[in-house]
Amino acid sequence: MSITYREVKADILRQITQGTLAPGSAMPNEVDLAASYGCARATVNRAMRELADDGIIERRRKAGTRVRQNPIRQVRLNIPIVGQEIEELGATYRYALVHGQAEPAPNWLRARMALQRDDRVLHLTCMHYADGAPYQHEDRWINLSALPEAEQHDFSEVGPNEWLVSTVPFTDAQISFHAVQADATIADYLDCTEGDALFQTERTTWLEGRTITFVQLTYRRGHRVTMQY
Amino acid sequence: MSITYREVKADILRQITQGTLAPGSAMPNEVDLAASYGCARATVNRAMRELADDGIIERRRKAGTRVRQNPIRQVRLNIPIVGQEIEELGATYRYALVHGQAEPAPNWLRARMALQRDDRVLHLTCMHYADGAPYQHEDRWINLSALPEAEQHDFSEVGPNEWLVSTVPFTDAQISFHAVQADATIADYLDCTEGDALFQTERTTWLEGRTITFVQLTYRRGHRVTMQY
DNA sequence: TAGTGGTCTAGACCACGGA
DNA sequence: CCGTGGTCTAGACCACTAA
Repeated sequence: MSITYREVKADILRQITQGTLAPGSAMPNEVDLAASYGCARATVNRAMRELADDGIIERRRKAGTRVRQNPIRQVRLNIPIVGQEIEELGATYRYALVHGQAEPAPNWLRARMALQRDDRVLHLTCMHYADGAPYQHEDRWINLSALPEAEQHDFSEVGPNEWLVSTVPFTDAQISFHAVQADATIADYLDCTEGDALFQTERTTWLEGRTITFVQLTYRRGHRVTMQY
Repeated sequence: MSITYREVKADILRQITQGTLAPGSAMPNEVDLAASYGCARATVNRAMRELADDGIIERRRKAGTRVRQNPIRQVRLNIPIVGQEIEELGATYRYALVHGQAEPAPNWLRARMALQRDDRVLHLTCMHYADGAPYQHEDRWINLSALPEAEQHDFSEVGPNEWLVSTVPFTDAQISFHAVQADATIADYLDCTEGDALFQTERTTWLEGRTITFVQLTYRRGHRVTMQY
């Protein structure tokens, strides 16, 4: 065995970072590269395919492969379960159910979750603590038409997120991040001052086209989401 | 050709979502799967490898393959160039350099960028507008020891981000998201009220171990970052 | 229409790591 | 030890698309 796909990939990447292969320039085709590296085309193909997945190069049939002008900058962001997130900080996790009630969906939520007129939802409010201090406020709505068993479930010990993850094994989701000002209620829950800037995540989750749940997660003051690439 | 790796992947995914393959359960090995699908092992391998990359299954040599207990939830987040981001909204982009000056690095920045005591930095303040309205405030520091040519460059027409992307082709970076309260200066730039909650991104960028640049991007009120998975 | 990447195959050897 | 996934090979056919 002469050379691995990892070595080919690393070598090409080196040429790009060192400027030997300039942004926008065309690269040799796979057959030629395989010949020059002395390996099979499949090996070159895998290296190139991964570089394309990473957004470094751009491939089109017939047109060939080019170094991207502006490498696509993308990050893999892990969406942690809050309990695990807190324990990874080395803190003790505590969960509390503040409020839970089945009710008709309010109008703004019907629009947001694309619900029918008479759909009912389970509204849960929870708090998550790290070493006894407020960490995250969770405001969640579960579509009872899609997930009727939620109404019978007891959320006083295990949070709805954990329960949903183990009950609905795989889903699509839309996530958004933004900043909100703490109102009096949230400030009280998160032990901060009314008007403080807080980081908030919203997530809507679908299973095969049906909206399962919508959640607003508001974090304690100063929370950061961090990524590398 | 009997079956594609995409079909194998889709079929396995279907079995997981429908509960035929329960979380934590072991899967057949590649040879057996290939036999049952009537395809080559390489085809099954590619399907399984992608599922593993997606965080759906877990593979270990000798131990075999299992369905993950809690599928890793991860998103690919695109980091757009602000001009492109604004034009994708269908708005007209305008850039303005507010301030630019080379100066000794202040202490907090030296710590943040891991600079030497006498390193100098180029401090740039810029504004990005969408249809004439403030969109993003950019506060950037460039390490002149690592990138001396920045000092001679004219940033009055092209923003530092665009220039950096085309000048320093590939880098490592750390990104963080959080919420800040607008101070008087930022409120003025972004045409909002002092105390408003604003979404802020911080990014530090390295090239082969050397810190290149640190930037704080503060967005207009109500900005959201959205992702799917 | 022809060149390029996309994919499958059958077979092989190897590295890892549980038993 | 030895079963499992990881990878490479040489060859083949195909799908897409720029010219």
